[in-house]
Order: sequence, then structure tokens, then C-alpha cells
Amino acid sequence: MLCGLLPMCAPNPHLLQLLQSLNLSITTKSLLLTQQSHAQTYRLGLAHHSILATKLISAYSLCKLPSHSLLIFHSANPKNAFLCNALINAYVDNRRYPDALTLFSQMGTQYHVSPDHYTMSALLKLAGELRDLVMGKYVHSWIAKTGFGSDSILMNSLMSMYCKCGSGRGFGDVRKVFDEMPQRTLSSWNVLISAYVVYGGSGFSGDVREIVERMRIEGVGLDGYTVSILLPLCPAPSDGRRWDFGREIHCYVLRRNVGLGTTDVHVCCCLIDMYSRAKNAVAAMNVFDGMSSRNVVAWTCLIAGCVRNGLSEKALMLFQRMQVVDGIESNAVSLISVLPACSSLCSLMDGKQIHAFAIRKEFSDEVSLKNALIDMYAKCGSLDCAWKVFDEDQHVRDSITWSSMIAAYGLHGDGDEAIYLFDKMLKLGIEPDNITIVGVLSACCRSGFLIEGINIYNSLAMDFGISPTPEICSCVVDLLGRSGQLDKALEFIDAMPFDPGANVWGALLDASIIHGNSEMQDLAHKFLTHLEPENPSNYISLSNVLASSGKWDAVIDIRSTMKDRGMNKLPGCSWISINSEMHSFYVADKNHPFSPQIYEVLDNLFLIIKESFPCFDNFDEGSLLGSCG
DNA sequence: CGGGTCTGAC
Repeated sequence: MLCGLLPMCAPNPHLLQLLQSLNLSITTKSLLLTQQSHAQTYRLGLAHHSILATKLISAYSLCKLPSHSLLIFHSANPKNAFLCNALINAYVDNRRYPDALTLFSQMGTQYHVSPDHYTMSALLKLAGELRDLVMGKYVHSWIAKTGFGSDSILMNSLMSMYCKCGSGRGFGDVRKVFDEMPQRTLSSWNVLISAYVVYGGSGFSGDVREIVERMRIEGVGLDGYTVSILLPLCPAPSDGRRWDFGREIHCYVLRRNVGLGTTDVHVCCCLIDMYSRAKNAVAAMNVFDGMSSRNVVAWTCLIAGCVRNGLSEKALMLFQRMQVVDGIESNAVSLISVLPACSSLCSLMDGKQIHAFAIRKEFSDEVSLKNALIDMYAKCGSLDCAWKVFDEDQHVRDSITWSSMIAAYGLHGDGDEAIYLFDKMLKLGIEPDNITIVGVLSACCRSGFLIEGINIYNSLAMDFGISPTPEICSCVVDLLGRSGQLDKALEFIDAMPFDPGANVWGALLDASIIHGNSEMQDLAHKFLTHLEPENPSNYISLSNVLASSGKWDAVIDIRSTMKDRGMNKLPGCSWISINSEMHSFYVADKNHPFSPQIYEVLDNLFLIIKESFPCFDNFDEGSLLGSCG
């Protein structure tokens, strides 16, 4: 008997080795390692081993293969709570919620296993995902009955559930659990702060600051999670230039080696993103350069940051380096992030290359990527390609896809197609949002469709339940203004439910310039320079108008005001790439070798425009050139 | 030497 017992008690070297290899599979989420370990269990005759099976269920779940987890579950007998809980979690993590529920209900009846507090933790996660407050409260009462209220992790799960299921009064429940917990961990504080972020509106508000201050008083330090929750709140809009919480948190990270300083990819990504939003591209770059290892998210953070700050060439260069230097493949999100760089450089070739990569990687079912491609093609001048992307797979479309294509037609001056598509979208029962409306209204503006535009605007509340946004209102002002109804545009501005922003006055200024209304010009200019005293474009546009009508005294006034305030307007520039050669043009530029021929075509185009659009009658060539500045 | 909470790019 002794001989038979000994091998059971002594640690089995094969078992230990397999456990280590499985732990590695789990930390690296490697399918290959998981499969190798799985094969080993058969070779060593350990396929029924409960501990190995539990680990394998988790490992396959992390590789997004919950069906494989189920096979493992079936191969292990008898069932116990470890196996059941691991499989329920595998289902929840892979969004197979009905399967998770079924297994829970079968635990007692079919497998004769009693649910324990780990099961309840899994159920809380499930309730949170399903926003099922009834299920969540069921677990809460189970905890109260069984006396597991001192299990901090379970209580953290409970808070997290209330946060997700809350709908309005959720925060009160989160707070109550937190206040009544006998023992808190740092994670408890982290859940509390994320709940404040969910319910407390935007920014580094007073409530959040209060919690962080309380953590300081109670001697609870921040960890990588805390920092990742707080950084997206910085810089808060209310911070202004008074205080820089983002930088303060960065200093804390460096001082206290949070997440081991610059090795925590999560923390670094949040820092890069924070600095990018604070318009500090240099600081973002420094964080990136200091990272010991980078993944696709880190690269994408930096690329998106460059795009956000107008560094499009840099964004494209980084995109290339990510793949060539670090050997990291881009995913759908990184492609979506880099596409606007192609748009702002009008680089159709770069955009097409990214599109080709997406096709090779079979990302074609990612609707957000499709939307980004439509937008890119439209902005790079290829309406045809935009349409092809829109048209190809009719199942992969959401309301943004429609909005993007409508905006694309608007951008290219085809108001008819834009309105046709808008109607088609409505007929298919797809709900427009305020972005869709801006797209279709600006299409109306560009094509001079006053009646159609106003009709859409008037039907917003009734037909779509959309209330006007500042952007929508500025479209209406543009619409009325361009068609010469300047007084109505002004009336509309007075009746708007919020203070008109710079884009509203800008639209009115453009319209009054087109229609030669100097009174309205002055009014719009006055408000515009009041709202944006530092924007040189606002002065230039008026100065150009005054110059074209020979009012040189007024021009000198404006120019000297600009000089006093140290304003410099970079001259506007257009460019086009023909046979890989870049041709660029400034206003009234005559430096191009083919300048005479180019102006001849321009003159002819101008005549055609004048004949086709009578509203351009008040427009002479001088003011056309002038307003291009 | 098994299963559970909180974090990132569009």
C-alpha cells in the first residue's frame, strides 16, 4: 500500500513542469503554448487532472476559444467548483452570456456542485455585462446570507456591478457598499474612482479630487490602475492654465515607480494620450521614447497623438516604423488612427496602401475601419473609391457609414446624391444623429439647396428627436447666408438656444462678403474678433474685402492692429502631386513654370461658374482670389 | 501548486 501511496504524495515533476508551462501560457496568452501543454497532458496521462484542466480552461479562454474550454471541462471528471467557475468566467469573458447562465443553473442539478463565493464573483461580472440589476441584487443577498461581506474582492466585484447596472442612482449603491466594507484594498478605491468617473460627469472634478485626497490622508498609494483611471480626466477643461494635474500625476509615477515606472505599458499609454490632448506632442514623444517595451497600443497612442496635433507626416513615419523597426503588425484601430493623416496630407497613395493592407489582413468586416476609409477617400478627392468602399458589403454598415458617405457627396458638391442617400437611409429605418444632419445640411449649403436644407432642419425634433447643436445651427446660418437671406440669418442667430460661436459668425461674415453687405460684415467681424481675438484669419478675411473695394485706410487699421498683437498669418497653400512630383501654390502665385496656362484654365472655369450660379454675380475675380488667403 | 475585482489607442 505504501508503494501505491508514495507517488501520490510526492510532487510529480511532470505535473510541476506542466503547471509552469500553463502559467506561462496564461501570462503570454499564447495559443501555441496552450496547445503544447494540452498535448502534454495526454502524453503524460494527466488529461483528467483537475488542476491542469482548470488552468487549461482559463488558458483557452484567454486565447478567445471558449469552445475549447468546454471540451476540457467535459474531459475532467468529476466536476468541482474550480472547473465550473473557470468555465463560467470563460463564457463571460468571451461574451457568451447565455452559456454562462446555463452552466450556472446546471451546477447543482447536473454536476452536483454547490456554487461558492467565486461563482458569485463570476455572476456579478455577468450581471454587470448584462446590466441585470435583479441578478446583481440576488448575489448581494447571497453574500449577506452567507457572510462573505468581508471578502474584499467579492465586495469590489459587487461595487463594479452596481456601477454598471446603476442607471442614475447607481453611484449611491456603489458608495454604500464602499462605506460599509469592513476591509478595503487599493482596488476598492480604484472601483470607487471609476464609478465617480462614470457618474460624476467629465473632468478632474471636485469629487474625484476629494477621493484622491482622502487616499493620501489614509496613506493609500496610487497604483497603475488608479493612474490609468485618473489620467484620462486630465487636463480637465476647468483646469485652464492654473494647474497641471496631468503633469503632477506623471511626477508621482516617476517618483513612486508606479507600475514600475516606465515599464507599465498601460500607464505610459495613458501618459502619451494625456500629453497629446494637452497639445504637448514633445512630452508625449518623450514618454514613448522612455518606454522599455512597446506594443501596438503604445504606437497607436503616439500616432493618434501626432494626428491630433497636426503632425501628419510624423504620424505616417511612425506608422511605418512600428512595422519595420519593431516588427509590430497594425490592427484595425491603428489603421483607423493613421488614416486622418493621409486625409490632411491629401495623400491618396498612402491611403490606398493602408486600404490594401486592411484587405490583406481581412479587416473588411470592421465597420469603423470602413467608415474611416470612406472619410479618407472623400477627403483625398476620390469620391469613386469612397463609394466603392461604401457599396461593397451592405451588411457591414452602421449609421456612421451612411453619414460618412452623405458627407462625402456634400464635400464634392453633389447635394442631389447627398439628399438621395439621406432619404434612402431614412427609408431603411436607420436613425440619423446630429453628425448625419451636419453632413446633409452642409451638402445643401454647398449646392445651394436652401428649401431642402430648411425643411430638414424644421423636421429635426419632430421626425428624428434631434435638438439643434451649435454645428447644426452654423449650417443653417451658412445656408441662409449663402442664399442671400442675411437678415433671416441674423434673426436665426438671435433665436438660437445658445450663444453663437465663432463658426456661426464666420459663416455670416463669409455670406455678407459674398453678397456685399458691409453692415453685416462689420457686425460679424466685431463678434468674431471678440470671440477669437488671437485668430489672424478673422482679420485677414475682412482686410481682403476692404482692400478689394479700395478702402485702404481701414486695411491699414486692421493690419496695424494685427502687428500690435504680434499676429502672423501663415499664407494658405494648396498642393497637388502629379507623377510623384509635388506642385504647390500660394495666393495669386505666378511662380509655377506653367503659370500662364494654369490661369487660362482658371479663367475659363470662372466663366462657367458665373454662368451656372447666378448668386456669384456679386463676386469678382479679385475677391475670389482675395478670400482664398 | 487551481477559479474572482479596478487600467490603454479610434
